[in-house]
Amino acid sequence: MGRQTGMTKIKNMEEFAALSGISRPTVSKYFHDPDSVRPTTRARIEEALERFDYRPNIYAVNQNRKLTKNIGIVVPYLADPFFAEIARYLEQSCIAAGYRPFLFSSHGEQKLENEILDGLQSLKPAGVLLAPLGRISDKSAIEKFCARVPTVLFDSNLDGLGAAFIGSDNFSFVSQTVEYMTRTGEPPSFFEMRTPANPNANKRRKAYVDVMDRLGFEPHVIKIEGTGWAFEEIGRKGALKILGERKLRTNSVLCSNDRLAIGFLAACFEQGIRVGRKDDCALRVASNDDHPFAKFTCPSLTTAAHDYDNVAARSVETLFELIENGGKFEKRTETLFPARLVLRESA
Amino acid sequence: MGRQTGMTKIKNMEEFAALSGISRPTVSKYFHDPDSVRPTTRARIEEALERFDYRPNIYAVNQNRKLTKNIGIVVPYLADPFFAEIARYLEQSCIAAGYRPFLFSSHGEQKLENEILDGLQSLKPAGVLLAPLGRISDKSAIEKFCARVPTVLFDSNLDGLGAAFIGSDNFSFVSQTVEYMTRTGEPPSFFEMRTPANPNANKRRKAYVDVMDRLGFEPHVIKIEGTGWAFEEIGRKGALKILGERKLRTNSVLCSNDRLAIGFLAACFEQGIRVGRKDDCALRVASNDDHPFAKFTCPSLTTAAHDYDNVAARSVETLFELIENGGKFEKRTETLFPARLVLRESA
DNA sequence: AATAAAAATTAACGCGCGTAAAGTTTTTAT
DNA sequence: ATAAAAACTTTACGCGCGTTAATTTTTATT
Repeated sequence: MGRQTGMTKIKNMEEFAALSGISRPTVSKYFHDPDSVRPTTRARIEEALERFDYRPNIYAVNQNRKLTKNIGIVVPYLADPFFAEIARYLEQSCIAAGYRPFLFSSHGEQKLENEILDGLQSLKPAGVLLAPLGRISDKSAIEKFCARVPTVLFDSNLDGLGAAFIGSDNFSFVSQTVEYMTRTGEPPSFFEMRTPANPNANKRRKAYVDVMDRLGFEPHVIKIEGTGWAFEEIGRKGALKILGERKLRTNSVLCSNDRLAIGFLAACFEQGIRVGRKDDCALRVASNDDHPFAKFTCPSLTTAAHDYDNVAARSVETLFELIENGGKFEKRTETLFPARLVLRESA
Repeated sequence: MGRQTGMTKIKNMEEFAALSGISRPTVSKYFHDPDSVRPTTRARIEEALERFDYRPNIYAVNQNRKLTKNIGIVVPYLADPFFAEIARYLEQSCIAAGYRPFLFSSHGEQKLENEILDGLQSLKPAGVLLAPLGRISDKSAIEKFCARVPTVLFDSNLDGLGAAFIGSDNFSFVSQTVEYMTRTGEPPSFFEMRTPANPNANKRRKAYVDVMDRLGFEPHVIKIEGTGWAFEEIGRKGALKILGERKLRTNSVLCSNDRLAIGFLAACFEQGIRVGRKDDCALRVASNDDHPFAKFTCPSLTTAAHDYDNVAARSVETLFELIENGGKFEKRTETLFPARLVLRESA
């Protein structure tokens, strides 16, 4: 006979307390913070825990605690591996800090984003990490939500919303890629969607124009049609169009983001246009984000990488500070992390 | 003055009932099933609902209901867009049926899978949709979990575990791709990981050998090294190795799954090997899954597509049946959906 | 209008746990 | 050894809602 785990089914804390020989209030205290009880009693409780496999009913717990240990994580589009990666990090950090993360994806739809925030309220989370959809977000809905729940925005900034924002410094992305391409060849054209879903896209375009001006080159922005979150296909179609019309003024293209670039490279391949920094190539393509698949495009994609780890780490840190601070900061802060240029074959 | 939403803050159902002029038990009944009360009272409640924006405390509700309206969705690896897509469908179906889905990713780690199942128990979900890690899953942990929570397995089958399994028919995948490649050129070699994480991989290899035998060709299985879930990189490294050693016996390769194929194509591109069905190509590569990015590889990937929609739809249907049936089926069923061949440029 | 059936009301208990107050025991410090 | 502090036990109430039983009101039927 090994251990008795699961053999005896314990109904509630009362029963477990009796079996462990400790009073219920003390057991309750233990579950709230194991270090708040005497080491000897802690040992006795944990011994009983080994034998009887009991865990407090979280519904009863959360009903009575003023603050739950729940944390909501909301991302705009989980089918994008970029967000899946960030979400993984955020989840782990929350768990490590003793919280219980709940992950949601808006799947690119405003209606869903609103519904998620609505549902999140009844979860009474201690805090929420929100990467909003961006342009199509319902600002007033998010504002109302933030007024009720301590919220830290990440990835996409929305003016004044949330207690803080953590993201990447779009200027750093674009300046590095533009400078690199200029230094090693022709200055790039900028390839983007006409109506980008994400505010980062606008900042990147502005940064591109700025940097080109500063370097004394004329900016050339190529805006392609398409809406939604199927960026690869939008990029591919857009690239086929401009390649067909020979609208490119230079042999260098900087894509607003990697998913567009993936489509762009697919289009080039279809058209038999060689992309890369070698002499026999007709075009150089760089991009921004360092998407998990950027290493496997053909050719592999030169891109400016997000500081994933720092953005994620700082986001949870900030949220925990916010929670400890009672859900309010004196003033809203914005933290931006610079990019890291990743040189591969495409430029 | 528009509506008063949010102006008055209601503490509990007692208070809301008073304000709406209906007794609390009736209001409670309404929230359990709006059709269970008289249309006139329903109207009065919903009228009050518009004015006061009250919603029952889910913790108090779940504590007292024998069955919650929660549903757990667990996938092995959310950074794989394939699972993100399925998860989206599953989530939507659950919501449409009045349930509240909670999404979790095991991120390729057994420890995490176990922790998720552990945490899920205290959520007391009405049911769980589980796509297990596969080979590295802790079978006994999953078995224990299934004994306590109504669970439907999908994507990866584990012998006898869960009340039912819904997945794809691996034989259908491989037979279609092999037959197509054979019909239009040389019979393919089979490219896979030596120790695949997923049981589907084993079934695909067996199917390959079967089909080749049946067609009168000698099977040729190429097993590459590598562990974990970074399939693209594993595929790339493996491809570089066999291409370097010229181990290919034919000009046709069938990859076990699309993520390996993405790596394979990247390796071919690096080596300057032209892939495709055209005359000037040295190699044809096909695969299985129809990964969301398969359309954007260079060249685009010929592959056998999962019947996403049916697998997802049947999974939730089955889970709802299971829940209505009290959490037990007389016998475990396995439902397999056939693949659909998607012809693109790579083969 | 009388009567049966359906629906709502009132009253009350229970769920499992947080938490506070008052008293008791154990530990630590002097 | 003794006092003070810390930790524990007992007792008791409250959280917001599900649920049941007995009663009253409303609706449908004849």
